[in-house]
Amino acid sequence: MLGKITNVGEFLKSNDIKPSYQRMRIFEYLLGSKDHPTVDMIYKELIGEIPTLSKTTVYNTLNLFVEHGIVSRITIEENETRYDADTAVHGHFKCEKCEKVLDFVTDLSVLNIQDIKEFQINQQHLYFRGICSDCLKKGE
Amino acid sequence: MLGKITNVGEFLKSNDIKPSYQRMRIFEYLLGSKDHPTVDMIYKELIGEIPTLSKTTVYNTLNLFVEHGIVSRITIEENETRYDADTAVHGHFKCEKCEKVLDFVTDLSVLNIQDIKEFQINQQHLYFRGICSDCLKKGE
DNA sequence: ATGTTAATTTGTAATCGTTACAATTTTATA
DNA sequence: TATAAAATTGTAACGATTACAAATTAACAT
Repeated sequence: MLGKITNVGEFLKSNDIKPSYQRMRIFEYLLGSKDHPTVDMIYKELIGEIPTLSKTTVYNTLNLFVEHGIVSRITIEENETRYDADTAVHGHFKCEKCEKVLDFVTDLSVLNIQDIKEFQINQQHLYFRGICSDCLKKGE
Repeated sequence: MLGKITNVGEFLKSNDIKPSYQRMRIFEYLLGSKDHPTVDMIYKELIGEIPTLSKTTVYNTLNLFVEHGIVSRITIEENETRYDADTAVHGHFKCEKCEKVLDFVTDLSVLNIQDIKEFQINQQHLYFRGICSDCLKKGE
C-alpha cells in the first residue's frame, strides 16, 4: 500500500507539509527501510549525506509526520521509539534474539470486543514478542 | 483471575521472591489498583505509609516482579511505563481525554496470523487509543 | 533585484525516566 | 552474638526527548 507514493514532494504537499530537503530525505528513508528505525538510526544514516543535519530536526520532522498522520509511532519497548511509514493497521513482532522488528498482516475486526463497544477507537496497536523462525533454526 | 491471591506473602514465596515489607506493599498496591500505575504513581502513594521508601526500590521491585512473571509491563506511550498485576493476555484502551487506561477482554487466538506461523510467541500485547464512552457523553 | 518577514534548521541546555553503584540497613545463619 | 548475605536507600550517571534561542533558508512584497 505504500508503493503508490512515487513523488515524495507531492505527497508531503498533499498532506500540508512543506517539502524541505530534510523532510523529504527523512520520509524517503522511512519508505525505503523495513526495520522500523529509531531516531538514532535515521540520524546516523542521513548524517552522511546531510552533514549539517541535527538530531533535533529528525525529532521535529518525525513529530510533524505523526501529527499529520503519514507516519506512525511504534512503542515496542520503553526507551525505544520506532517509526513506520506504513500507517495501516498491522502487527509487529520483535524477536528477542536478533532484535529485528517484523510486520505481520492481520484483521483485528474479527475480535469483536464487547468491553469497548461504545468507545471511539482512533488507534489500534498489536505487537508480539518471541523468537523468529530464523533464530529458532539457528538455536537447534 | 486475580481474586485467588489471598495471601500475598505466600504468593510471592511460591514465585521464589522473598516477601519483604516493601515488596508485599507494592504488590498489594498493584493488586488493588485498576489504573495500571506508573512507578511514580506507586511511589507517591506508598511514601505516605513507608516514609523511608526509595524510588530505586520501586524500580528494583517491579523489575523483579516482571522477571518472575507475576507482573507485566505495559508500554502504551513512550516515557510512560505502566505495570499490571494481571498477567493474562488482555487488551488495554487508553482514553486520550481522561488519560485512563482500561482493560478489555479479548481472545487473540481467532486472529490466525499466517506471517508468524512458525514463530515462538512469548508475549502478546494489544492496545487501542481513542475516547472512552464517558468522555464521549461529556463531549456532546 | 532587495529588503523584510516567516518558516525551518541547528546546537546547547534542560528535563525526565531509568539504571549504576556504593553505602547503609535489615535479615538469615553459624 | 558474630558474620555473611540480601534488601533497601540515596546520589550520581545515563540516554532519550524537548525547550529554547540563534542562525540559516525560503517566501514575498516593494
